[in-house]
Amino acid sequence: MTPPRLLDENALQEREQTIITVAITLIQRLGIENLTMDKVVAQVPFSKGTVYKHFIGKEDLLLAISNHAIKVLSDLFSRAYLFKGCSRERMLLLNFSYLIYAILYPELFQSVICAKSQSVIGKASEQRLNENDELGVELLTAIHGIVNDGLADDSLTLPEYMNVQQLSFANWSIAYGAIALLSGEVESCSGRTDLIVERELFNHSNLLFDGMGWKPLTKDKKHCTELTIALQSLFPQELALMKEKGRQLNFS
Amino acid sequence: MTPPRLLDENALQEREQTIITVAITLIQRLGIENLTMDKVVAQVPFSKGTVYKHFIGKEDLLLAISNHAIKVLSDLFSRAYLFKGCSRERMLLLNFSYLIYAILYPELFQSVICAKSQSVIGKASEQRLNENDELGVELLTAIHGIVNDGLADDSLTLPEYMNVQQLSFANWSIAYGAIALLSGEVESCSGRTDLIVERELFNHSNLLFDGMGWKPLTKDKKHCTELTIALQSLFPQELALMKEKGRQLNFS
DNA sequence: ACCTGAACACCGTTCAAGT
DNA sequence: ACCTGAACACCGTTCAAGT
Repeated sequence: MTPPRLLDENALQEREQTIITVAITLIQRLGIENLTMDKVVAQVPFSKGTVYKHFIGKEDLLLAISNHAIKVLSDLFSRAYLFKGCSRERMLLLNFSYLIYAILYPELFQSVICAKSQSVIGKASEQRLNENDELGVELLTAIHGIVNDGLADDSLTLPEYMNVQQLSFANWSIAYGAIALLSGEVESCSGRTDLIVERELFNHSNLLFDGMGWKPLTKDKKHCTELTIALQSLFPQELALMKEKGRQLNFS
Repeated sequence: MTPPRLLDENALQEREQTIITVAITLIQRLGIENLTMDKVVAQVPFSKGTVYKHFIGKEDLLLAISNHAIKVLSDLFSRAYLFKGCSRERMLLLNFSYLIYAILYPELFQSVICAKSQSVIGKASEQRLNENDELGVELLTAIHGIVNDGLADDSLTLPEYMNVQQLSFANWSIAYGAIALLSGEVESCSGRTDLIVERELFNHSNLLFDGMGWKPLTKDKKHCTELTIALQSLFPQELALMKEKGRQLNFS
């Protein structure tokens, strides 16, 4: 029934993965704005025409990288979701899994943001866009799930005029704000800032949760040492990798 | 003492402004990623070489646009700062002035974000970077000032482990998160989202302020109609412009 | 059927030649 | 002193020619 295929599906997928991996490495080394189809082709054991058989253009490749990035983040999110603890702590862990991802893979974090721009979406293939939608939903369900657990055990109550989706988005949004504004920061270039991303993410999360009345409130319980221990148990490899890069999460 | 100048300073400044204005119009029409020095030169009554006398490169032009954008935002911020009202309401107004700016001038909002990237900063002129720093400080002092007013009249108390700078940043960060994630949204393309940026900005702000214990708390006072009236008095022209574009702020 | 890379249009930047 | 625009290196994309 299927049309004749002279090239097997597996080899094709492998080739595609090679291109994506090479492109990510180039972004790491040169920055996303210096990613070039020429450079990708030069690093890959096949020709320009072949690369363009996999990706209809540069933007399509970018969205493929973004999709790969979301899968990586999704794995971290699901670990936070599955953690045995109270719902508020799990949401805090989820926010920190987002931070770990942004610090460990800045090129992936940036690719996802970049791929959200109209100019990328407008030039990517239908199929890649669909995959992007599905992966986005996957991310949100982890957040959604934790909120629902909080509602179920009464540690959290819906504020007036807000539904589960809005509450979930509020969490995503404040984490995104702090991480996007601070995680790329280079050592306070002009002495300009004493803001440390992990500390501010911790503060913003707790202020928001307190504002929601998500128990236990900060005044009733310090979540700080608990967080350090939980992070170590959930993300041992990731934290070790960060240590190698000379970057440790520091709450003080 | 000053070196001889055959071209007067005024004419030079005017020429520079012309280039910036043309570039902004091009970004509006074509998107920032399609801005081209060739296109700018084509729309301007002088040659490529002359444009490059004003801007050492494309990135320098981009930072000049970003600086212009910050000045526009700064004006809106200072109006919110000067509003006669309680500190919490003024901060809410400041957040909404940020939203109005992002909706009314999406190309400026995007330019500022874009100009924060390492690749732009790395290629801009020293002078333009200094101006950027100064303008950034100007923005933060408005926020800072409102927080200080809140502390002064005891409607706000510093949370443990947070200083004024951190509290100010928390506000900036949550506003940025909501606006960056939602303000560019096109009419929920796949029925995917019921999130309306003005409503969520309102919610997130109130949750954060409540978490800080910034009085009057939401439970003691609805800030919604008050906000609509204050916005109308502070930003009449801007709201009229939005209406022309068919975009009205809608809390419901 | 599949792959290749020369060729084309367009981009950012420079600088010798003009006035 | 100031301006111009041809020229260069590099980019994304295509497609005739090969196997």
